[in-house]
Amino acid sequence: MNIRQLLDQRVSNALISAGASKDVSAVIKQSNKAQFGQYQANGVMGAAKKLKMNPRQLATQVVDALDLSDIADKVEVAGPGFLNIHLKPEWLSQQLELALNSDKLNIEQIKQPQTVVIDYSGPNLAKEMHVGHLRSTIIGDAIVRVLRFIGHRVIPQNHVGDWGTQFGMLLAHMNDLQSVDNELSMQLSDLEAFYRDAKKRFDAEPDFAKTARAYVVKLQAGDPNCLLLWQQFIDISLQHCEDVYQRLNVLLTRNDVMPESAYNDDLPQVIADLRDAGLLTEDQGAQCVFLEEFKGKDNKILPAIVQKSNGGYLYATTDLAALRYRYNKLHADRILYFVDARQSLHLNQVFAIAKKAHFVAPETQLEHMAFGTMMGKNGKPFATRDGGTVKLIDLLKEAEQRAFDLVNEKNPDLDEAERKAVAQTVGIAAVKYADLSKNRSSDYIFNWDTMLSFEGNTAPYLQYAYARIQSIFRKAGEFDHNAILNLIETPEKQLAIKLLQLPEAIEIVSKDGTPNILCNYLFELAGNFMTFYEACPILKADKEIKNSRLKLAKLTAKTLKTGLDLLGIKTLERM
RNA sequence: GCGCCUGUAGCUCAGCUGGAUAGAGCAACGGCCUUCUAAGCCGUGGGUCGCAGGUUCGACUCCUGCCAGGCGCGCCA
Repeated sequence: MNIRQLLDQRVSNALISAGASKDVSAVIKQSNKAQFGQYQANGVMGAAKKLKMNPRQLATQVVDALDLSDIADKVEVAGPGFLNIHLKPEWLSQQLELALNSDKLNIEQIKQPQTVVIDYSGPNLAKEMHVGHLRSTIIGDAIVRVLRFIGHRVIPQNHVGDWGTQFGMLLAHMNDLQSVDNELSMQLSDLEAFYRDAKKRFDAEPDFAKTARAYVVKLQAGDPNCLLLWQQFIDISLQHCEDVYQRLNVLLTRNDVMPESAYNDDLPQVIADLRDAGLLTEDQGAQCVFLEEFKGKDNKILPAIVQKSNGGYLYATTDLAALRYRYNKLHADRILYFVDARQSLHLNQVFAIAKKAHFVAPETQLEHMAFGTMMGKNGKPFATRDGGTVKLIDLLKEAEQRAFDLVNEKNPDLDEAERKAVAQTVGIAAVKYADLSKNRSSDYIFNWDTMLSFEGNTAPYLQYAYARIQSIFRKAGEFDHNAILNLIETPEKQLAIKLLQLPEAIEIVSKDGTPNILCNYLFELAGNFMTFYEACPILKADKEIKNSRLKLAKLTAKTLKTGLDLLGIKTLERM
C-alpha cells in the first residue's frame, strides 16, 4: 500500500470534481509537522491559480468533494490553501497488520513489468578493482534488487574491459615469466603490481615494447597461443573481481559478464549499418557520426568517432554494439548505465546515434545514472602516496579490521567466530552505506574515517536497531499474534506511519536510481524505533500493550531487514 | 572558448514534481546505564542556503547574469 499514491488519486479526483483540469496534480507530501497531520496536499493553490479562483475557496470545494472517511479522521484547510490530512489510527493499524502478514510488506507488484538491463561495475580487467569502482558496483546492485523486488525483469550486465592495446604488454610480460617456475602465478596474485611492472618494462625496454605491440596484433588476429595466454589472464582477473563481489555481497556472477571482446565480431556490421542509415561521415580519415545536438567550440558539431583512420574501432562502436544486443537479444525496455559522469557526453552521443540508427526502439528508455569522481581530502583526484589508487580489496579489509577491533571492545563475550562474522558484516555494510547514502552527481570526497565510521547515520546504526529487536524477541517468548495493534503514545504513532512509507521510498528509487532515498528512509525508521524503544517499554508493559508493541517491533525488524536487503546489506541477530 | 555537474552549519551531507519556523550525522558542550544491547537516547550552541536580479500569494528548489570548484570537448576507455 502506497499511501501517497492513494491520496494522490483521491485528492486529484476531488480537484477535478471541483473544476480543475484532468492533468492536475494533488502534490501530496509527507507533512513535516505533526500538527499538519501525516500528509498534506499542496496542489490546490496551483490549481486555483489556473482556474483564477481564490485558493481557499477551491480548497473548501475540494474538501466537500473528497471522501476520505474510510482512512482519515479529518481533512482541514490551512494557510493559503493547504489540505492537511489526519489519518485514522485504526486505519493505520489495519495497514500495519496487512504488512505484517504479507511476505513483501504489502508492497504492490508493478502493473506493467519492464525488462530492465542494468550496466554496472564494468571494471577494466587489465588492473585490479580500486575504490573508484565502488559506486557503480554497489549502486547498480541496489537498483537491480529494488527493480526485481517490485516485479521488473532485470538483467545485469557487467561490461568488463578485456580488450585493447594494454593487453599486449601484459601478455608479453606473462610470456616472459612463464619460463620461470611458479613465478607467474605468484605475480598474478597482485594484478596491480603486475600491471605496474609490465608498464615499467614497456617504457624502459625498447625490445619489450616491440614484443608487446606484436602481441596486440597477434591477439587481434586470433593467434591461438596468444588467445590462450589472454584467456588465462582474464580468468584470473575475473576471479579477483568475484572475490571482491562476494565480499561486498554483490549479486554479479560470471553469467552477468558480457565483456567488450564479445562485441568484436559485430563491430564491422555496426559501421556498415550506420553507413546504410546515412549517419556516417569520413573526416580526416576517420569514420564519424555528426549530430547537430552536440556542438562544441565555435558552434561546430562534435563528432563521435566510430572507426579510426587506421581501421580500428573505439569504445563508442562497442557501446553501440552492446546497445543493439541489449535491445535485440535481451529485449530491453529500459537500459540503465551506472557510469562515471565524465562519460556523459559520450553516452549521450551513443544514445542519440542508437535512436537515429534504429538500433533501439524510439520508446526504449536509455538513462545515464551518472555519479562524480572520487576525490581526496584536498579536493584533488584521489591517489595514494605512490601515485596509484587504493585497491578496493584493501579498503574492505581495513573496514573489517576496524569493525573487529570495535566488536572486541563492545561485545567481548561473543565467541571469536561470531565476533569475526559480526566484524565482516558490519565493516562491509559501513563502507557500502557510506557510499549508497549520498546522492552526488558531482564529485565526492573519499575519507577513510567517514567511510569506516560506525556511529550516527551509518549502516551499523540500522543493524543495531535490528539486533536490539531480535534481542527483545529472544527474551519475549511467544506473543499473541491476534493481539490488537493499538497506537497510543506519540512515539508509537510516529513509528507506525514511518513503517508504512517504505513503498514511497522504493517508488522514487526505482524511478531515479537513487538508493540514498532508501538509506534516508531506513535511517529515519531506525531513529523512530530508537525513540520508541527508549520511551515505551515493551516487555515490562501490561499484556495488551506489550503484545501491541511487540507487533510494532516485529514489523520494524521486518521492514529494516527488507530495506537493508534491497541495499545489499546484511542484518545481524546480535552485535 | 563551448558544454555538463556542483556550491546549504566548523567538517561530511539530506532537503522528492516550488509550500508553512531549512534538517541529519560528525565535531563542541550538558544530561541519561541496579529497568528490553550506551554502536544508543534526551538536550544546548552553530546557517545572509556562493553573489545579484527576476517570476510567484510563496523560491534552497524555477529563469537570467556573475563568482568559485570539478569534469568533458577527434582517432585511449
